[in-house]
Amino acid sequence: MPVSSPSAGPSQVAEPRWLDADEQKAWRAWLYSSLLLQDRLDRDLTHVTGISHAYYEILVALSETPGRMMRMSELADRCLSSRSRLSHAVSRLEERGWVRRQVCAEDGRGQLAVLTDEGFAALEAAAPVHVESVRTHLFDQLTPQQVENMRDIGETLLRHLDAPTP
Amino acid sequence: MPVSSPSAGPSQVAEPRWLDADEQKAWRAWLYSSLLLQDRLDRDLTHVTGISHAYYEILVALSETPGRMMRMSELADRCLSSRSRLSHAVSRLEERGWVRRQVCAEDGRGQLAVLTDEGFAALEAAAPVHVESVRTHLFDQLTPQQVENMRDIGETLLRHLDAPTP
DNA sequence: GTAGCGTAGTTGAAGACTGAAGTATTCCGC
DNA sequence: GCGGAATACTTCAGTCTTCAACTACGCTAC
Repeated sequence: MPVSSPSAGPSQVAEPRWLDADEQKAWRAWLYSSLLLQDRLDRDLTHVTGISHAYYEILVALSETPGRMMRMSELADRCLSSRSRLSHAVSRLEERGWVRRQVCAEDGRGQLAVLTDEGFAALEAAAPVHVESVRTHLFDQLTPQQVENMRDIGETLLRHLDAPTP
Repeated sequence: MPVSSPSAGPSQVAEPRWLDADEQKAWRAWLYSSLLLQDRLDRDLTHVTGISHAYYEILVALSETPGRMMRMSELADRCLSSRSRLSHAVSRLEERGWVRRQVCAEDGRGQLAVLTDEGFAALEAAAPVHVESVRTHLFDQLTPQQVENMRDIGETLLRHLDAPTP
């Protein structure tokens, strides 16, 4: 990982701020649990419904919007996705008949991704599976205090990470 | 996301245990911060050193072992990687001259991945970059109490996730 | 010793992600 | 109203990941 020095030797520029043993424990616990949880949730969902978590997020985002449609860029931001990635994903969802593209009336450059009725139905079928998975692997494991702490940490990190870096 | 019901309608099987508003906030904060942090750390590292976080983990794992070598399966487990994924990755690292494969003496079926001196040097160069990134985006943002909570939550989840599911 | 089975690891094809380059449209100043 | 810059999105080529074969070796029992 990030980690302690691979050797004990001094380093080239300013001496790196290596992690001490406790920091490493904390960092690895966080990293591994994140990776394993994401993986587990994605596999649960994909295995049962055939919808990956990435696709699921797109469907959810669209479903929550008035008219069940959204500009491609806005949707990409909402799903923490690059434009390119979203464009590919929406093409796949179009092939499944769950989303269709529509030129944006106000801006001829823009496209709207629109959730179809089939897409909405697929989402309705998948949602209970996913929520159960999140309950089982996350909320059922944590005390209310831990959930509150998790939110606090998450929001703290988000305030930092969302801000564009200079 | 996982989430509240896409419609308000009742559901097919046992009524799903939907997340309430606070739970959703907590869940999304956790998920988004995880994704953004991983993404940021990976980009920082890849951009500066040309080593992705996945490859970095492999090099670190090997470097921490006596003889700087490890069985493929053990390495895969350690890196939360599938056998296949690790096998491909090690092939790429071999092309870079950072790792080499060696048949395992005790078990003719097995292979050892061995970190070369060039690989170790690459890791030594990358480590300060990565640790600085982890400091900046994670530890510098959190209070000692939050770090402790993060570790507590991570370890709690790991105890659940590491256990094989029946 | 060899059949049958399990384990270790690799491979190949298909899908997904990335960054850079490409196309189309709008915005802006003159 | 027109040239140039900016914006919105897509496409391309390359890399990574996954899943399902597949190869090769070891173990056990006959």
